[in-house]
Amino acid sequence: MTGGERSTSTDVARRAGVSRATVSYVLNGRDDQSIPEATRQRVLTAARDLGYVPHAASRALRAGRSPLVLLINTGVPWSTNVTEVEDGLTALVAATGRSLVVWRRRAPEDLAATLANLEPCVAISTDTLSEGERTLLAAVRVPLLEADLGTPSAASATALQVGHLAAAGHRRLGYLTTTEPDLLRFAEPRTAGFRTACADARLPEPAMAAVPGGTTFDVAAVAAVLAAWRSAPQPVTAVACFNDLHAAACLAAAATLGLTVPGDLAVIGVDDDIFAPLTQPPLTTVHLEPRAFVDHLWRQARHLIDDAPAPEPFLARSTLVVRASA
Amino acid sequence: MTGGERSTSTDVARRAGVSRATVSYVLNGRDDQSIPEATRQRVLTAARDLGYVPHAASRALRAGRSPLVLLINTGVPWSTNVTEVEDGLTALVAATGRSLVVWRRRAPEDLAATLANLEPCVAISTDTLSEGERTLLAAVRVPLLEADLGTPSAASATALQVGHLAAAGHRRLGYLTTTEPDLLRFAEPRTAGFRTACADARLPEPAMAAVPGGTTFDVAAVAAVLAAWRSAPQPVTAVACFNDLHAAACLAAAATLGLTVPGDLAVIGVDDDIFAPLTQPPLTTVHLEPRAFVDHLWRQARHLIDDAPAPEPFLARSTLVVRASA
DNA sequence: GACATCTACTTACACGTGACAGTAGCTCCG
DNA sequence: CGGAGCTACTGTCACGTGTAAGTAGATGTC
Repeated sequence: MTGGERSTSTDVARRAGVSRATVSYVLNGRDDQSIPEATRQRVLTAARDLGYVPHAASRALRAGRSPLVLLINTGVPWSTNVTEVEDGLTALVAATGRSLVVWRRRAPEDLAATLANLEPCVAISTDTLSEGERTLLAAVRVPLLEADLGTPSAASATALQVGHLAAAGHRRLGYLTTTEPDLLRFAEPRTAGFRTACADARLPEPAMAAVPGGTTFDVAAVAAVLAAWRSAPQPVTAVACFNDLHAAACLAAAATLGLTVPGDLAVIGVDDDIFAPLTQPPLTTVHLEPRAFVDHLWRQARHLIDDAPAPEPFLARSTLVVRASA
Repeated sequence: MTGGERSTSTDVARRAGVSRATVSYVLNGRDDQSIPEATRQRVLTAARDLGYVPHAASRALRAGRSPLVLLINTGVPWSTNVTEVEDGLTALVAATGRSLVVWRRRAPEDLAATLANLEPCVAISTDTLSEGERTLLAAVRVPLLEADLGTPSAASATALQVGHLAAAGHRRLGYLTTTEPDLLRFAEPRTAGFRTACADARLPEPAMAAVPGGTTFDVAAVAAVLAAWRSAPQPVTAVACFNDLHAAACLAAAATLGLTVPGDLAVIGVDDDIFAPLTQPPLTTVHLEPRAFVDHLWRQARHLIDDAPAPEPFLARSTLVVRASA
């Protein structure tokens, strides 16, 4: 087991004194073959002694499809939610005997090379793929699941933001979102959801602003937005933000303007990111529940792989985390 | 190309009117075979027309080893550095025609199932693996690279912290680290490095404290530590932290004690995390340069795969990012 | 005793690829 | 005009697996 080449099912067969087919039947637990317990044990111990692990490539070739699920990620530095999604999906995929692997997509043209190296049974993308990538996946007959992480949670999250601010008596709200192109698929549904929630709550038209902010923030730009909102005829008294990073920038900007939070200005985020309890004041935010979403995602994927029934449409639930900033 | 099964090299051969061997020679660009340009083009266009992509499993089976590099990650929610490491490694691996895939390891016993699904040419783990996992990898002849992300950068990062604080006139320093078991392999070399740096700078023995803090922080506990340090005979005037999250907790704790930063207490972190510019005051920290480290990591991996020369020992460089907290 | 049925296997094939070894047909040299 | 050497290919094998089809021997039935 230590030296030389890795052992194959032929080695196991030789050691157990049976044919390779018998080994295969035992190891795959086929119950339509009659195999006496003594033989079964001989095969099992031989396999254990040799440290036998079936060859992944051979199995995939024989089976005609691989047991790998490819999760295509962009390199956008996300919140802790990504980790939760990946963890949850890893567990669900593993429960079906498959394995989830994450691939970081740097450019659209990288997919071809990766597909020649690794052919998954399904690809799940959290990003929108290019037309070329879609035809490529179609050519190798890999079903694609384009997962919209944003929309399902947008309505629930923004409703909680507006509900909390309105309950505290705020009437004139501001919404601070991002201009970052990579984040637009999250930002747009939230912006729309926020508008709807304000209308539903019979609030006046909210003030809207977008600032650059994916990895770095221009606090001065945020401060300029806040200053304008404060000097308006009907001053904004509460700001809802696209995510916790924007909310943190908002807190920093408020501090430079000498505004107290939440006294002069209430601030609320989305994500319940890891640093949210550590801001000053601690950030009131919305915690997205990825668990249910991941569940739905995997059900969609199984619909594509196994002809499992298509899941019902899905609406995420979120929970409000009240700290001190709003 | 649209309907039915995916196309194989046999389909390409038939369409181009040559044998499968010729197709293979053309597509793999073998220059020891003499193939006239006309034939070459016929094969190439046939392949393009059919959207031919070689079957990954077959290639791996034939080649005897797979073109996949497995990066084994724990689920610890890390800093943006992880993203940078993954991105950099993805690019380097892709440049050799291989693909990097990331696998989230939830429990040590999960590796067996994954190895039966996917057999990489090398496994890179950012975590310490169990004995069982090591023997498993040995059994399938997959070389393992246990990457220590912590030690190479520890000396450089802590030296920068101490150097900056000492240059500002601080003599009595505190070090705030974590008790989180998953982070200990990063924390321990930094703690040691900090002690050494203090001694090298001829500073008095620093005050050391560890608080729980991986995903959640107990700001009150940090405040208790700070209060004790401040009321000591020789009060601590500057705190270096294990990472930026601990530094943020430190800022929050200082605020609850009514301490001004950096006036009463200077605070410095490590990581240059995404929220670091947004704390109040903006956080002075150490930016780790993962680029060089990733380079070294991949060189080590190639030494294991291709018998490339072993790289020289490596010491990370870091840079100080001076903002306002120290 | 002929025949069917059952157990406990084994033999043989296919998956798609890469590459070694062969070979038909042509050219060129002496 | 024989054969050496070249070009432009092709036939065939092996990688390790899962499984359908086959089969030797034992047992049971009439």
